[in-house]
Amino acid sequence: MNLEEVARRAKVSTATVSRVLNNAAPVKGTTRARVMRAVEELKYRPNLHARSLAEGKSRSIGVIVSNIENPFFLDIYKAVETGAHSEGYEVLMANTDYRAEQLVTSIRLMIGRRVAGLAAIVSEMDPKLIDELNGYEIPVVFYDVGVPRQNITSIRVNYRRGMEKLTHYLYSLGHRRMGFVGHHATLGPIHERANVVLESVSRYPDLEVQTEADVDSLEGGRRAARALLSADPSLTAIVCVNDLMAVGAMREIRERGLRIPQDISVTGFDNIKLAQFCYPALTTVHIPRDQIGQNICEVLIPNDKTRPEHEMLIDPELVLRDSTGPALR
Amino acid sequence: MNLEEVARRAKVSTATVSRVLNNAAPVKGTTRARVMRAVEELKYRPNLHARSLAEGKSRSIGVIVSNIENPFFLDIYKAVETGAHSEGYEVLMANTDYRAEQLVTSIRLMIGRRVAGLAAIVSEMDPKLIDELNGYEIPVVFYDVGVPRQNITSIRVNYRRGMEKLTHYLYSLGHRRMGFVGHHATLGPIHERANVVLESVSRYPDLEVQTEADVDSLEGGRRAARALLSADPSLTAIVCVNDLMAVGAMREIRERGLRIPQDISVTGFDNIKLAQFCYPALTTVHIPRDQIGQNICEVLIPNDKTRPEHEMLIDPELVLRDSTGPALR
DNA sequence: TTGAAAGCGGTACCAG
DNA sequence: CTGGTACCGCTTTCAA
Repeated sequence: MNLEEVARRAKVSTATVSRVLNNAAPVKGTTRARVMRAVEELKYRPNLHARSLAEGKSRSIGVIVSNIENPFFLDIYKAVETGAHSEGYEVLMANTDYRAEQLVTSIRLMIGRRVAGLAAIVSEMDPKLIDELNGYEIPVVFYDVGVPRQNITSIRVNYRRGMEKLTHYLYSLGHRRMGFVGHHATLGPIHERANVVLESVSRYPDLEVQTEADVDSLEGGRRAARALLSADPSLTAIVCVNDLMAVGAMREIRERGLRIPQDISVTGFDNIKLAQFCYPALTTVHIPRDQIGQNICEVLIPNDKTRPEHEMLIDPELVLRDSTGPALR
Repeated sequence: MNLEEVARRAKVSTATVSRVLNNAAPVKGTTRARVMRAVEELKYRPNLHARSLAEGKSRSIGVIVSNIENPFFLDIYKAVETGAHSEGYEVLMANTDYRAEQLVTSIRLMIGRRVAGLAAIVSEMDPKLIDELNGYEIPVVFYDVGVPRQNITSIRVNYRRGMEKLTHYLYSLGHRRMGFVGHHATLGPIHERANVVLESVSRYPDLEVQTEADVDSLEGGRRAARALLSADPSLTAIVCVNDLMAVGAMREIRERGLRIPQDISVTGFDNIKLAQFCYPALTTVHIPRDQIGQNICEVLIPNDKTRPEHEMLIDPELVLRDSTGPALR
């Protein structure tokens, strides 16, 4: 079933059917009705590939994330979807699981689908990535990585500031032996979140920091905490790179019979919903995923009303809850 | 940049370029190399829409879920993705947020994209839905809803059995005043999960059950538990339609100063990862998302090796953890 | 207001 | 092994 069959049945040309379906031009009421009826009867569904091909573009944008199982990424995706739908766009999602190779593959897939715009919410900074994106004409948004260019917008969170707020807060509570739980993508020497924690060691001479990394998941957080506590049971605080891993870490801590925050404090990062629902509720840093998603849509979807920034920096806020307290040991 | 430009640059025909790119036919080594170089230099990326159009199909399958924020659905999606990728397929995801209207829209979108197969992991059973799917030629899998037909496979979980195990277990622990937390899609009189709980009232004459429903989320679970406990503070057990809502319910219970399971027992359903990481760890019923995802792939992706069933029924297992205990009040 | 026809960017068949 | 070319299904001038 294609346009032609519908046209034949409605006794009009394919051009007219197309016009009706896209109400792109004035069509007489009676013919329009005939066409609609034919469409109904035939259960005709336009071939979107053909449409995109003819139009030279697809009314969809691509979103690539590092780990869709982490609610942080999912929230951004959902926010983008909301914005996109309200503009009549669809969103195509791809997940890299932090693999640089998969990121390249995903970018090619999106380009191959001729998305109108592309958002890469990923940590896997890779030279290949730059090469790959360089020279495509579509608008691109990078989150937290890369530098702005002509067609590339960069949205960044000031992780440094966020982490500083956290470590400073813990230090002021008397914590002197801390652990840092990261995931593999935060191992790189350029990663802000891990860095800040490590650098604070030099700022506070009496502070000691251990580091451990595992995969970005509940289990990963748990294993990392286990490694940390096995190596040094005297830790009084564990700083986690994100909320998801923090929840995993808390599980391990409870398992060891330690109380949070009396025996040990835990912090997350992102302020996902789960941070309010876990026990104890997690002290964290808020990253406004809704706003980020909205910004992405403004940049990627052509819109006369808004003139998007070329770069934006978010200063995240500390959220104090029940997982942190004074160092008592 | 299209095939023709590449062809011109490599001084061959578009047919040859196509052959090289799909290594679909023998091509001399030197010409192949020339083509590859041209592709590189031009950074040529094939237009997937054109390809799908020419081939008459797309190497991708569609997955529609009710609520991607619920890890249950996400897990199935991920499992499908894994299976699909290993067969060289992409997967397109759509989320309905339990809206029947959105489901119809999503189905049309998938059909419009000419997916090779479609999986609907949704609870929104609707007459429109049947009409919509009836007559498309592609293979379709329904989860938990609808009846098998020629091209429609049905995967079902025996919720009844699962819920019976749960209520029986709670009853045997002495619970006589229970609450049921559902989400809006489980309100319908045909829904197995809610039904079993309600029906058990008649099987156990001394059992009382209250029902409450809210949206399928952590907050929804919390609000529903709040309503339940406000109406009847003497409840000794709260049975939740799924783990996500159970975690929300537990939050509310803690907030009221009640202990789990000493003061009140809580059960979930699905056995998502979070059920092991929340506090206390959740007693639940395991639904094998990996297996379901794998089955979906077997049904939707043409494969000579496996001959998929037309219908499958899963008998889910009880998972005892720390959120349930004897009724002490 | 409508129809005819030229693409859009590939694939695949048919010759050579 | 390679080139020419007829589609695939839809949009969009250009004419009528």
